[in-house]
Amino acid sequence: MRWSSYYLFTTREVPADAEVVSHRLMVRAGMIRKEAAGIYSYLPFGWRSLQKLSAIVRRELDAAGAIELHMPVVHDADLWRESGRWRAYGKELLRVRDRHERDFCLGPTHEEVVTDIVRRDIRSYRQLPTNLYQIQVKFRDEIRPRFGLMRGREFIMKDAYSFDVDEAGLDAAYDQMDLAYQRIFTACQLDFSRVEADTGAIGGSSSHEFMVLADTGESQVVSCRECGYGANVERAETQPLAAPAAEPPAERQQVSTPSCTSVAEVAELLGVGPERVVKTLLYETSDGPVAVLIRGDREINQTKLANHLDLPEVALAGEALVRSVSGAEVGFAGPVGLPDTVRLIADESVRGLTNVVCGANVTDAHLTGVNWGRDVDLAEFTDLLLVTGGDACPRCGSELTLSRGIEVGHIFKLGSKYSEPMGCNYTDEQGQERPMMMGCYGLGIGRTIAAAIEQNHDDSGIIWPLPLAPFTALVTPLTNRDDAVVAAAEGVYHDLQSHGVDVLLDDRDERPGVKFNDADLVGIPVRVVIGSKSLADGKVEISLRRGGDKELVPVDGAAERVLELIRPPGA
RNA sequence: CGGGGCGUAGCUCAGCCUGGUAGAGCGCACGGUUCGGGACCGUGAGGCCGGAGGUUCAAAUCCUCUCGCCCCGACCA
Repeated sequence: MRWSSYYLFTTREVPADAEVVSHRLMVRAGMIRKEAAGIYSYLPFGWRSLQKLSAIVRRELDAAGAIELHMPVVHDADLWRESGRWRAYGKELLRVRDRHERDFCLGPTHEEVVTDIVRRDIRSYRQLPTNLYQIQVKFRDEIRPRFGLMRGREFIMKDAYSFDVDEAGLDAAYDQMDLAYQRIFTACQLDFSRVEADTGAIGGSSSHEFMVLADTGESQVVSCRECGYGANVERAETQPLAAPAAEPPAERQQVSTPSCTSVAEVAELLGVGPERVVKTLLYETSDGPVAVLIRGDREINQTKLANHLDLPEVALAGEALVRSVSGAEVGFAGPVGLPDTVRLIADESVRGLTNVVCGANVTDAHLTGVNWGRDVDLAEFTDLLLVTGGDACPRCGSELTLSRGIEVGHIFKLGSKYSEPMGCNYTDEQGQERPMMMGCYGLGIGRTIAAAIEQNHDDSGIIWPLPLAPFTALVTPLTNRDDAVVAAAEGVYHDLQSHGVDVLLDDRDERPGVKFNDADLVGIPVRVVIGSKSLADGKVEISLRRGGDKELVPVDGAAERVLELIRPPGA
């Protein structure tokens, strides 16, 4: 491709609305253009990168036995009514009407459609298992799209759906997809982590997320260097916390703690460690108020709480509710003397504590010397702890590290969640009709590209991992006025093309500085620079975008050297 | 949905408080000088000041309403 006739326009100015580096660089490098909030055009240069990733995804999924198809963007509402999600999905589902006033929606995911397809075609266990996938546009009317391709409303996703006769089959399909995902992200040369994920409302027995590690990631994960355990913090567990030494029960006393609404303030005023203070947090749920106890130095994991209560979500109670339930201002609630209507749940971290400090349900007062059993009956203990860096690995006890990640893939075991209500059944060997066991497997194509840039850039621009680079090599003649330079550049360009290399020739009539800066910005991995000076010695300059030194090679050997540099290791 | 901010040239922004001739830099076009890390000089094109209503002799500027966009919290690939 010749840059002078290609559609690639870089900008020096940083777009005002781009916050994160991948977004800024993608806009500056002419990869994407925003059309509306969370909706982008993929410009030719960016589209090439998505195509490179799509090809890798197809290769690995095909190898894993999945079969590509393509489903519609617009879905008949009746299908969604069948699964129950027409009501349940909420505002994220963009609903539209056609000219006959018939309801449709833009597909945010395709369980309904794929289940409808499969239930019509597959009747017998002999036709199973199967695994269908597509790479396609999704639409989710996100509350807050942001960060360019990282969280769009319209985005490109690979989604796969497996259908099996039983749990064992599902397990096998799941493991295969798991492996395929690991191969995909490895092939992309991304630093990723596979972690246990919360299954939440979807339920099911297992779920894993694939995280590209980056500081700008919106998800937090903990991982263990020793044994390889990794989990989204929503899901993460740890070993029981070391409890402070038990003491003989002391007398319960109410003490004055004016304006001390935080654990730190109370602990300091009373001269005790925060692990001897117990926080009481009040939540407002559709089933009424819930009080949750947790050790003062730790935080509650709201996802675990919601799962425990079997609710889609929970929210901290507002000030008014806190006052009416506890009888005190926010900051002084405690378990002693709460109304019976409040469900009291304790995190495991408070189980062995003695002589604790907690709110007195009186403004500006706390209780000391509180003991379970004598002062309060705690019947409901469960794990609600938000795990953090430094906690002990639940498997091996080593220290966990906390890091941020971008969720680029998520795999689920769905079981019969969709097959049952939608009647996606098959006949087994005994002639019995049974629901198929399903799994679903998502991979964000655009988001993975954004994540790759988050992980691979410097102050000057993108540093593409070779497999995702829009072009593999860039040939840059430094001037168009020296015939020898132009001829040499054309020669290298054609050599590389004839070897099937994706090569871009910067034949624009620009000054060298402009070409160098653009080259850094667009980040093509291998660069061949041809200038009058080195060419006088019959040499051209080859360098890698990723920090490599320049090397001078004879013009004739330039293409060969480039081929060496891009050859995958071991090939 | 709550909280904060912004809509002026293709892009990044000034002007608005205190109403009176539409501005800069970059980019673009033309001419000249330059040519190994975003050159310089000159000339020029380019605007319904997001939209609607109002106040006023006069509105980018003041008021009301709207639409869009961005950032911070609950969702997800």
